[in-house]
Amino acid sequence: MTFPEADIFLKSGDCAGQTMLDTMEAPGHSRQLLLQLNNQRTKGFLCDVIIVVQNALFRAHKNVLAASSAYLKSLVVHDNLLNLDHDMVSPAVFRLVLDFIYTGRLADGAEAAAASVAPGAEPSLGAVLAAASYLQIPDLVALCKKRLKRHGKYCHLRGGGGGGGGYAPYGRPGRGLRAATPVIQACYSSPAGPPPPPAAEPPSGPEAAVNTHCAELYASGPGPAAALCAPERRCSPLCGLDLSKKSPPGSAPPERPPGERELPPRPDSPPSAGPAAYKEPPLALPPLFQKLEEAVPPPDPFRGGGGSPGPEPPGRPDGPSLLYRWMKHEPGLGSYGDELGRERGSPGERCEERGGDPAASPGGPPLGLGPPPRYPGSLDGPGAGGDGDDYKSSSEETGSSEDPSPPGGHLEGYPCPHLAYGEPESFGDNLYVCIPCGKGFPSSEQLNAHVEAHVEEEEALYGRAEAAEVAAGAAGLGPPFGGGGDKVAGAPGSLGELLRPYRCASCDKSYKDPATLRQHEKTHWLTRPYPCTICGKKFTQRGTMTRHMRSHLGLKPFACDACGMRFTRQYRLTEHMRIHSGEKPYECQVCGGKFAQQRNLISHMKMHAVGGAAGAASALAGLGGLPGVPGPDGKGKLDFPEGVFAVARLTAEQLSLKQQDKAAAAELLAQTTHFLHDPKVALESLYPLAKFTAELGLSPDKAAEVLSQGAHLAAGPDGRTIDRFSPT
DNA sequence: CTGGGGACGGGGCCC
DNA sequence: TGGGCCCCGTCCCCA
Repeated sequence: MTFPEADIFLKSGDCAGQTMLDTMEAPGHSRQLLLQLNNQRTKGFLCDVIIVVQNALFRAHKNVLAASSAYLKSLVVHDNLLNLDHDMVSPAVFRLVLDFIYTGRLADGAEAAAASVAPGAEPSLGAVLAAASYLQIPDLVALCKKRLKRHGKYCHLRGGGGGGGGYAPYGRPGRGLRAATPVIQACYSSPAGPPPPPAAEPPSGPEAAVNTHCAELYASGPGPAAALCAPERRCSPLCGLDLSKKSPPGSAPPERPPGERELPPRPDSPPSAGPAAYKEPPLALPPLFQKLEEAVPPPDPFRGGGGSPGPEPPGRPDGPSLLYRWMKHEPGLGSYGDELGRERGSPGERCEERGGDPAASPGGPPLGLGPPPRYPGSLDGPGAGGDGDDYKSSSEETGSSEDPSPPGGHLEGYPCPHLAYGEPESFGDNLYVCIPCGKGFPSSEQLNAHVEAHVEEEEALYGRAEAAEVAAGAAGLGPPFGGGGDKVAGAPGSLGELLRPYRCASCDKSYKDPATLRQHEKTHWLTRPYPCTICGKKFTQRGTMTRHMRSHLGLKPFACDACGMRFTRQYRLTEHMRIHSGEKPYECQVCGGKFAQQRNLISHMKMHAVGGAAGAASALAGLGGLPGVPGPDGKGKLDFPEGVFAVARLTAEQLSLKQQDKAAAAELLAQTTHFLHDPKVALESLYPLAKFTAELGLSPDKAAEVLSQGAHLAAGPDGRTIDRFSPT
């Protein structure tokens, strides 16, 4: 094989100083170099790019890829993680391609070998040729054509299946090809492929330990690789992982046409058949993965051992399943969604999704003691069988999930939103019912419009601020006065309850939907369910963990067009772009200073608050206290009550958070009310002030004090309004 | 040396 | 599940 750019180098000798170069050229140098590179690749040494092909991951060197393929070159420039269109190249084919890139050889028995590498993919020379064309590797294209021509017509030889559907067809490690491809995950590449031979038993012992890099990399023990994979798809824990979020221009693989998807799972797939079984010798792990291997992931209660041929110790999940759960499926690889869907489809998951947390399994930890050791109905359960064939359609799922008593039951002490709100009375066709007034509507839109009317009504009655607070949920702020019986958001039948009916049993925060509530409830767990498999740090949300993983992998998919700087999050990029645009939307209400980033404004406001309550109060006093009056430095225009409140809030928050002086914080808030001369302004400000006072954890007395001190200022014509804000 | 601002990374949390 | 926002902390630069 010749590399295009290497050619340039080698041929340069023809141009000038050829004699010199000829005499200096070490024979076999390029071959030695390739051998070294390939050796490094097999060990993951200095590999700086991961190529995702359907459900397999390959590690490689950017330079080598770039030197071999114009297409790959365009990709590796931008990303460390490449997603290849598996319609164009299957994992098995890419393995051959990668081997070719690194060795210049196309395995002699490639056809036969590949045919059984991945049942279903059955790569032929034609497939390799297509992939080579797609990847723009002219040498491989030529080689394939040559070989096809020699054979006259390609006739793939189905391999013997070599033990467990493994990679046996590669047979003897011919010329370094055998162990050449350091695929991180090996699994059957296509659900459409024939299932592994019936006799295929999950490998155990040494075989299992070496059968996949995946297992080597992520399994903490010699567990069957099948356990790592979703049924049928034999999915990898990393398969389809898309941490890149975004492909560079021109690098995005062609997306599937809408509606197109991979073939459905084979119903006859043996539940626990065929582990992903590349029979490659164990390879040295790169440091990162050695670390992965060493790290024993903490128990993941959400682990589903799909396809696991045998029971696994509860609470001792393998790494792969952890990874599997945090992987993201790229839209372009749409079929991966099936896996997620299947995962969701597990009864246990459905239970969990519905708020019936599996933690409630008998003997499970009570509230606050963390999630359960495992799904009661997880994929490795008897019924699930592991092949996912019990995956229900959404409707079926809905139907099954209506079961108010999922296997896991509900956490004691946890409200079950499903039970509480999921079974309304019969309202005929008007299934969308307004709780406060009992009116039924045929559509959610109409109900929403109706609710809007309620909001406006509340606005008219109680003032915009309060209504807005209620409408916005004022989530989790709980009772403003700590009374416990005056919960704005949750009073039975109140608008607050209507809008945010799902309340946390631990902290009284309320949410619009049960999923958010469940998400929130995890923040109360002592055990965080999503551990980072690299550093072990645990997270309450999977998304946070995946984001965290991106930082480990150095994946920064969001690039600034102006300066090229890259970010891990879109929001960061948006924030960053303000530097280029000069936009500074965040203005200090005290001094008028403007900031491009809100966090810097906050930091700045804390600077204003230095000195504690007294300092802030004096600062407030020095502002004149009148709306629209320029600040002391004349720079900014004070916007009351927002300005006052902002400073007071920040100061109080600072005090409270530092636990320095909650009383001082309350005092400051109380003082703030003196600036609210306008009854209307006071009206709009008192409640949030008092609420915030309570939010800070201050005593109800202090909150009441805030109100009382401001109430006389806000003695507007609507006495009822003041009553509304008074503690009861 | 110190304080303040600019910029950024990371985590928590809600939608 | 991802996006968005908030917050904390840190680093760097500059006056």
